[in-house]
Amino acid sequence: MEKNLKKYFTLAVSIDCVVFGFDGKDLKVLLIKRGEVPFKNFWALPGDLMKPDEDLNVSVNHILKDLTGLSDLFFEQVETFGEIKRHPLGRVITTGYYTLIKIDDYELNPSSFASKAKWFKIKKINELAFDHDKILLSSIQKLQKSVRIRPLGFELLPQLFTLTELKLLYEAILDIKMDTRNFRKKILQMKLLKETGKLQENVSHRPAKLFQFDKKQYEILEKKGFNFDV
Amino acid sequence: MEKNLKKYFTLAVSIDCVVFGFDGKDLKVLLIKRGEVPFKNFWALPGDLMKPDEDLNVSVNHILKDLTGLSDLFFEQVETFGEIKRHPLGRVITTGYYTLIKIDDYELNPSSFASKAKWFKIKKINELAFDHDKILLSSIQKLQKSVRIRPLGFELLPQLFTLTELKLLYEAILDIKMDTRNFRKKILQMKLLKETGKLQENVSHRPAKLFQFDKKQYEILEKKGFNFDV
DNA sequence: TCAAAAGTGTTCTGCATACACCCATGT
DNA sequence: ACATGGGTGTATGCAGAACACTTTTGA
Repeated sequence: MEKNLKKYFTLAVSIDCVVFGFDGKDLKVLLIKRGEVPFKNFWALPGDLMKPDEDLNVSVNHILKDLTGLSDLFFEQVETFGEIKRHPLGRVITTGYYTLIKIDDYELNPSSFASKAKWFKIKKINELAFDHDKILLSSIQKLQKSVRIRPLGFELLPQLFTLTELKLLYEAILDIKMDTRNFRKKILQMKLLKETGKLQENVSHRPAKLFQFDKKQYEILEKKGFNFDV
Repeated sequence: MEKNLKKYFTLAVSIDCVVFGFDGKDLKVLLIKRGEVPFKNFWALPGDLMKPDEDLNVSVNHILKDLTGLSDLFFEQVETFGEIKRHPLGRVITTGYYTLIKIDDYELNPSSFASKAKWFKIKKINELAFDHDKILLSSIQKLQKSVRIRPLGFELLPQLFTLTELKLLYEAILDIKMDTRNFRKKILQMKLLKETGKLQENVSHRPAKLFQFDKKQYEILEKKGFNFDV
């Protein structure tokens, strides 16, 4: 490499992950308590420096797996943050990603890191390490946009779910209230849900029908120019 | 810095700009012919390595000004590309930005670089240097989304414009045909345009009324939760 | 008088919204 | 029997989509 180029090759790139989950009531994000300086004992998004020999969009999988055990997830790139002083140890540019997981799957398989990781309601998060508050905010905004265009929400629900659960999820993501009848009407006429014939059990009220997302049907509709608009 | 961290601080970050313009008929992008290897004599997006002591979002202004003389522009960050081999000279992560300019202003003030820079119709671009085709595609898609949410299009038109010009612009950006009467109706009822009382001159047909964008009115409507949907 | 683009209204359809009561189950 | 959430239909208004002719100007 030419000598006058060398001064440019002195940066590090990191990746920060916003892992969204839904517990049936609130939209949550997985945070990790930092054990090291800087920002020791602060809660932070799971993230790390990217290895220089890894592809950016691939590295995000490795980093999240190392930190949390979660693997094989779909990530959406959100935004890249490059303020000069955002990292105390040097010049680090960071790219934020978000992913959506079924929170129950995660709770059933806690990995060794679990003591340091915790789900937080998004409404109750503040004062994260570094500029992670900004990354989180940007991720929420992007999720809110995306969820109106593609049926992403189902990634956050168990395989079988009720229409009420689905409505609560959209209300939590979009931070709005929806009308029950209008919501049910709109969702059902999209023909994206399959009735399973099963019912809720062990509830002290009329049990709700359990539905599942019909992915094949979605792919058919998508090809026809279908637009998912909740 | 600890020694085991040093191996991470070996990357460079670059910035690539998609400068959109509109000539009254086609959506165009400003490209520069590379004089140096790699990709010598290829057309490329204006871009350069970021200086390690500059903020990412600030650096984009400096880089575009150095290359084209264009300054004081608004940039929207698009996406960051980090494939391992995307740059032949080393590990370079690049962040793409787009901006919108009034093409006439630019043509009236060519800077010294002009011989190497040229506007290309977006439909006719292919085989750019590096992964710039991907950056361009991603930028177009982001522009198409944004232009339906905020009244960005006016950045591409002269101060005074006709409704036909505005319609042609949206048709070019969105790559669709629109109905004249419905378009005029919808735009005018938004109350975002001011009639200037002036008319087109030197046209061999009925001259059209000239309008201008009413920015103050937009800010008032925006606060009320107005959504610009063309 | 011709060519070329500007400008104008109505109808239809579908979707968003608002709104209140009965149903099925467990305790 | 009561408490709890599940489940249902209708009426209204608004906005998008389709569609054809007259007007104004310069050449």
